[in-house]
Amino acid sequence: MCLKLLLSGYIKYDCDPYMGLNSLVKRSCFFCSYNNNQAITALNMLKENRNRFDLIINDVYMPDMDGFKLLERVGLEMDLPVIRNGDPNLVMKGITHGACDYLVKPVRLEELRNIWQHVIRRKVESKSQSKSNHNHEKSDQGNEGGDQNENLNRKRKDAEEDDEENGNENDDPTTKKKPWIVWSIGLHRKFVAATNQLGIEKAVPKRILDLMNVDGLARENVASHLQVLTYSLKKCIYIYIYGN
DNA sequence: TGAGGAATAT
DNA sequence: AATATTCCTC
Repeated sequence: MCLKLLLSGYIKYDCDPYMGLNSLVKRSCFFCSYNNNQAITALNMLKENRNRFDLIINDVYMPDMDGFKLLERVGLEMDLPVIRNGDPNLVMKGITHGACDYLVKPVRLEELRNIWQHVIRRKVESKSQSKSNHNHEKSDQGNEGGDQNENLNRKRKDAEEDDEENGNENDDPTTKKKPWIVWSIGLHRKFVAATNQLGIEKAVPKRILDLMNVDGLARENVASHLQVLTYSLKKCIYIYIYGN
C-alpha cells in the first residue's frame, strides 16, 4: 500500500532534513509530494488530484492565505485528514478548524508512525465498506495493537523558542569576530515576515536585512539563508513535477 | 563601489 | 547539513 502525502508549507522547515521530517517521511514509506509555500497552490493541487492524496500536512505559516482558510476549505470540499504542523500555541485553533492532529517540530518517527497507522486503518475501512476487503501487503513495522485512537494530546516540550537577542555582550569593537548565525525558528520567522512584506520582487538580502533589524546579522548571512531556501524550493518543485 | 547570486569552502 | 566565503557580473 502506498499512501500519498501532501506536504504544504515552508519548504525547508517542513520537508528538509533540518527538521528531520523528510527522512522520517521516507523511512515511513510515504510517497511524498511537495508544493511551495503557497496555500493556493496546495488547494489547486488538491482539486486537480482529488483522490491522489491520503493525508495532508500543512504548515501554520503561509504567506498568501491564512493557513486556517486552507484548512477549512479542505475540510469542506474534501474528506481528508489534515495535520497541522507548526506553532503549538495554535493547536486548539487548528483543531477547531478541522485538523485531526498536529505535529510539533521536530517530528519523531514514532509520531509519524502513529499517523501512518491511523491513515492505513481509515483507508482499509473505507475500502472494505465499498467492496470486499483487500489484503494490504506488509506494513513495515509490526507495531502491535497500540491504541492510536485519536490521541489529540501530543504535547512536546521543546525549548525551541527564544533565540536571538543572545546578547553578544562582548561586542568589543577591537576584536570583532563574526558570529555563527543559527537560523532558529524565531529568526527564521523574522526572515519570512520581512520577505512577505517585501514581496517576491524586492526580497533581496539587503532589504530583508534592513527589515529584520537583527543585531549582528549581516547581509551575507541573509544571502546565504535565502540561497538555501531558494534551492530547496526549486528542488521540491522539481520533485513534484518530475518525481524523484 | 557595492550589491546579488551562483559556486565553492568550512 | 548548515552556514560562510569566494568569485563573477552588473
